[in-house]
Amino acid sequence: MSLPHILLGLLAEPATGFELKKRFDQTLRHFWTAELSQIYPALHRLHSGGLLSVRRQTSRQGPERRIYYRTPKGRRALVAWLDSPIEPGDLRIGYLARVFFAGEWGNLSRTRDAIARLREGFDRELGLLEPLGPAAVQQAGGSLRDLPDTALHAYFTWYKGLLAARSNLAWCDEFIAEIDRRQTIDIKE
Amino acid sequence: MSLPHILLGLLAEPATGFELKKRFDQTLRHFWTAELSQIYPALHRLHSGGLLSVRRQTSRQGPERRIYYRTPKGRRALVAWLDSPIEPGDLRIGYLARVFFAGEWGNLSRTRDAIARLREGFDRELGLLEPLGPAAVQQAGGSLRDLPDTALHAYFTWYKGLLAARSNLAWCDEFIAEIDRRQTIDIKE
DNA sequence: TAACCCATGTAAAAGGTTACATGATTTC
DNA sequence: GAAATCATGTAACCTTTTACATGGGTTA
Repeated sequence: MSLPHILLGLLAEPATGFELKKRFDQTLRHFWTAELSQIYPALHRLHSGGLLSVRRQTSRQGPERRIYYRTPKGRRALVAWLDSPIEPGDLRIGYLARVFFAGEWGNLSRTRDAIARLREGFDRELGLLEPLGPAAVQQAGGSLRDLPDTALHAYFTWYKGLLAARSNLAWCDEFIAEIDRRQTIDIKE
Repeated sequence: MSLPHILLGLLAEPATGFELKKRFDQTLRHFWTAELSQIYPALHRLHSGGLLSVRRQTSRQGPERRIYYRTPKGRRALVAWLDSPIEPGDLRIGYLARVFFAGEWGNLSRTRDAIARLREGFDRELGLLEPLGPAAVQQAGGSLRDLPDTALHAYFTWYKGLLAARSNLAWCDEFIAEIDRRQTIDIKE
């Protein structure tokens, strides 16, 4: 049950559901996503449980905005979540499931194309992620040491994504190199 | 909709639901998991769709075993899945969500403990994963080049997990080192 | 004799995606 | 005038987890 807690975390700064969605897409995308259709009901539940309060505001554009504020009870729930034991947890990585069975193609050049395509995706992800960390560090003073302790957590979360993205690309490159080596040998023989 | 396709993939070798569960836990655990309560109904659906056939076998132990075989139609469905475009896909990484908000603790030593605990988990995962790749290579002849093309896919899937596990550990170490650096400075000042 | 492995399932609940519904304002 | 952005939500569906139900055989 992470989504409600993530919302409580994000609401250190009050926000509307719509704004929270943007924070998912911009900042958390490399480790969590959520749709508006999931966020709105979750906010309602947190509100009716007393973990959030709301202030309504008319907006120039579309319906009334609902700005959510974390209550003291909400903050306590967040900290209780942080206090519970942390574990690596299970992953579901769809592309690896497919690579695992790609031998069924019976043809390495098919695999090569798939990995090359995957690499493009990883490269796009790296492109989106890469500037975020340095931007935060620059704002703090230019060096990792200048980051306040609170921001250090966001920084290392970002850095995890960066290491993953680099590792993804390196893996694609090694895989493609091995396929090319095999295919070159095939042609020679 | 990956689970049914993964089952079709695993059923290159006929198996019971119970055996398939073991394959998830032993071989696929670093990129996919499934519970028996999900596997059994999925097998029923694949069977009634004609993608699998069944042979019943009495077992010494407990109820009748149901051995599932992939039909030609099942194999076609698997290949169609492989043919569809591959993408990185979204991840949900619960521990990163928590690290992201761990600044709320207001205390780096709490974070240090959490990361140290996480590191233990990553280390256990590495321990489980590490021997699998070399075992497969050894069986094939001792070198990556000896692996048949089909086994290469499983090998690189394993290798992806290995890179991830190593990267996880390196990240924990860097994070802990930075916390220690900050805490040493705090004491000095 | 207790714990564990074999072996099958169903049911309820939780978590998440996709589609639908509405409609104003701003930017190209 | 079309597309994007702001802004809220509901409904149906799919996926996954947790709990329940059953029961024989093997190992310490």
